Amino acid sequence: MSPHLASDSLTQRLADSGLRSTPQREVVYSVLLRKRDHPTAEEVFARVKTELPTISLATVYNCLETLVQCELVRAVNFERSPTRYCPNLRPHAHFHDEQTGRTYDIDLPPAVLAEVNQVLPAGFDASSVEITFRGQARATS
Amino acid sequence: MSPHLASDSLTQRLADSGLRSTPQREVVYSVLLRKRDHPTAEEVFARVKTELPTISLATVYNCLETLVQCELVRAVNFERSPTRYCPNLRPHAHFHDEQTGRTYDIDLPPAVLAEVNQVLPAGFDASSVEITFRGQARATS
DNA sequence: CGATTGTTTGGAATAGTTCCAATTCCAAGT
DNA sequence: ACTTGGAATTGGAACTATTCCAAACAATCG
Ligand SMILES: [Mn+2]
Ligand SMILES: [Mn+2]
Ligand SMILES: [Zn+2]
Ligand SMILES: [Zn+2]
Repeated sequence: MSPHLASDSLTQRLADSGLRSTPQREVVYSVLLRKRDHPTAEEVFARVKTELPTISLATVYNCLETLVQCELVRAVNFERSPTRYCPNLRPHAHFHDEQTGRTYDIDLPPAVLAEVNQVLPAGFDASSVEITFRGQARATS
Repeated sequence: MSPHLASDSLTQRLADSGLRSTPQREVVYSVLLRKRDHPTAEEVFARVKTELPTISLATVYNCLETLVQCELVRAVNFERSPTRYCPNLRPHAHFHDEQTGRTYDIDLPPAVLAEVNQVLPAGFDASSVEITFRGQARATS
């Protein structure tokens, strides 16, 4: 029988880091993949509880941190509001709609990324860039 | 006699917002202008205390918020670490050195800013963009 | 002046997250 | 199968940055 891909790549990534695949980790990850709306830890907690009613918030935080460290999930911060979690691994920026609070992924073409890195003077060696827009989005998707 | 410019523009800006110029606000602002190393509220508090030994941390937070609202100062967030404050009003990105924790201003040419805004699909109306680099900086300044 | 409104202050409260010690789970090794 | 050592989970306490609050203080106005 062929299990679905996501859970396999999860098991693989965890193994690569010497970590175990657990029901908690699997459900936390699947919840992120299922609804890609950049939920907070509390929101993930609420969603996971429908499948694992006894999971604790501490475990959700643990799992999310693990997923971030395995580079399966990105932690996204807006100002000082609660951290949000994003399973989109392509290079992308975030657009935060100030009215609705919704967060949108904005694909970043390599050319733009290269251009942005050009602004760094000699001596600055960037390992990552983060681009965040704030404004108003007309409801499309 | 001609007072120095900074405190004047501060008084002006505050007045524009219907706010008063106070010793606390002036010293908080002057401390930010004097050492532009993106201090946290606690660091500002420590610096201001040498001039106003009885100022409270709550007041520092109040003053900083006021300055941000008057658009004389930018609040800078890096992940979930304490908010830092920056009196540089030109469009610029931030470079966070992961080793030293230091934050550098990186000037953003209008052309790059325009290019970055190009990535937004129709329907996304951005009021601001924030660009943050993380990496290692060779000590220059 | 007295009244009004804005500002500061210290301390309490809040929120998001992390820490901790106790339990539970699991994978080998016997 | 049974032990056992490490990994993972759990509930609750602790922590930290920030905000809230009510009282004191200060400036401005009539
Ligand atoms: Mn918002
Ligand atoms: Mn750092
Ligand atoms: Zn995203
Ligand atoms: Zn800056």
